[in-house]
Amino acid sequence: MIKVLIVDDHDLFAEGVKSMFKPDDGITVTCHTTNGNEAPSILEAEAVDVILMDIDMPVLDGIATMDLLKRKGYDIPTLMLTMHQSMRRIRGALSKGAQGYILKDASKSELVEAIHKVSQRQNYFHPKVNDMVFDYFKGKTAAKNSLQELSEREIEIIQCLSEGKNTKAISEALFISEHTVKTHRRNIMQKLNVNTSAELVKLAMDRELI
Amino acid sequence: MIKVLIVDDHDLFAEGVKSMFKPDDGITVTCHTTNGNEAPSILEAEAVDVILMDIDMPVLDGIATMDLLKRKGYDIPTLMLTMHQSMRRIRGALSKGAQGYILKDASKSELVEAIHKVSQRQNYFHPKVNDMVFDYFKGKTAAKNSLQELSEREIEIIQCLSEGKNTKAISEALFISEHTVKTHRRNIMQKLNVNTSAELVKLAMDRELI
DNA sequence: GTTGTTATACCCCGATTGGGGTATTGGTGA
DNA sequence: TCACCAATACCCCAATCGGGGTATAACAAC
Repeated sequence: MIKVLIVDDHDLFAEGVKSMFKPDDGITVTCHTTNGNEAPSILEAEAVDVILMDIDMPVLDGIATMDLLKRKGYDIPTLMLTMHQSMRRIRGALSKGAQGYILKDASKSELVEAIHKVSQRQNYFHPKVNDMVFDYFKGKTAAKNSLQELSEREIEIIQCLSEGKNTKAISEALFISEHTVKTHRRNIMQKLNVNTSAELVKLAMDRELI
Repeated sequence: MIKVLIVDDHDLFAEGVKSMFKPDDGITVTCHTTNGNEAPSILEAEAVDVILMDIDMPVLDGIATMDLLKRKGYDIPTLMLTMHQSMRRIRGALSKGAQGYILKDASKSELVEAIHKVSQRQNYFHPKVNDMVFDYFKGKTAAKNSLQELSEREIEIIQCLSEGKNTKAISEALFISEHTVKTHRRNIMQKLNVNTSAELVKLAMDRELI
């Protein structure tokens, strides 16, 4: 029986998934928490084979939680769970050592398969995610020309823009000159092929960058 | 036993909730669909006491689905389910006759209570939602000064802005003069207390306006 | 060791925005 | 009926933005 810890801020979802597994599935949810910060103390107390981790959480998100667990020395196969298909998030999750990636609109059988694979330290990607990764390596696809290629600095710029800051305010917030801000903004808009800051913010939010 | 139809595009969530209910709860999920369009044909075949309806769905959203069912002559108590707390959505749901409103981060016991109440045609609001509605009637609160007071036209303007259109492009898209577009944009920014179009788009997306 | 990327910084300039004011129309509701 | 509001439209104008070009230092990658 594979023992699973669920980390998901949506209580209903966690409880639902918990009661979804039948003995036949070979999976049992032994514990769940709505807050990534609590994960370490749970792992201290409980034996866990697989972590089912939601990416989209308010306080500490899934990727940051993985990071935290790694730093604390835990090495438990982790299946990332998300509503959105974001190449950036996928990359983030994989770079932290996630074993798999599944979407919330997957079916129960897909989830069961995923947990089994991950528990054996095999990778699992949901078919839709698979397609994206495939496309990504194929070159300039919709996934490619999105966002994964933005630098951290550039994302900071977008965040400032979304907060209503103008060039001057951004330069003061980031301690750089207005010229630099302009250059960054221009580079970003070129990369993402947008024409206004407003459109830029929408695109970034769609892709969950901010 | 209260027979429930779940309409939710997230298969896992629906399956989870389905298996969550124990005989003691007095609730049974008899059917579920991931697409609002299929709801009418299900209701033809199945006796349903309560509909648990996700608001955020891709093709036909929860509110549009309620509308569809109403036009087809169905009058089944409906509990709206959502991840976000949006005053606008709450108003939309209520105006279509929803009996209740619950968030996905509610607990199982809250959901059970909600379904029971709704099945008896009593209203149920999740405590967080309750607070918002209360605040709303109290006057100028955070909920108040958000968005529900934007006109449809103003929302169209925001949508155009988020697509990267400038004043001229918007005026052409909506068949109005550039002056009018400017006036609208200014009014919106005043209402929402933002300074740039970029910030405006972020705010609108946060509140699920676009 | 050369190429590529990132962050930094500066120049010019025309188009657009954002902020201020005002006004007419048509519809909704009191 | 009268008041209110949404949608429409116009005026002025300073500040900002978006688009173009160029460059250098630091660091990674190949």
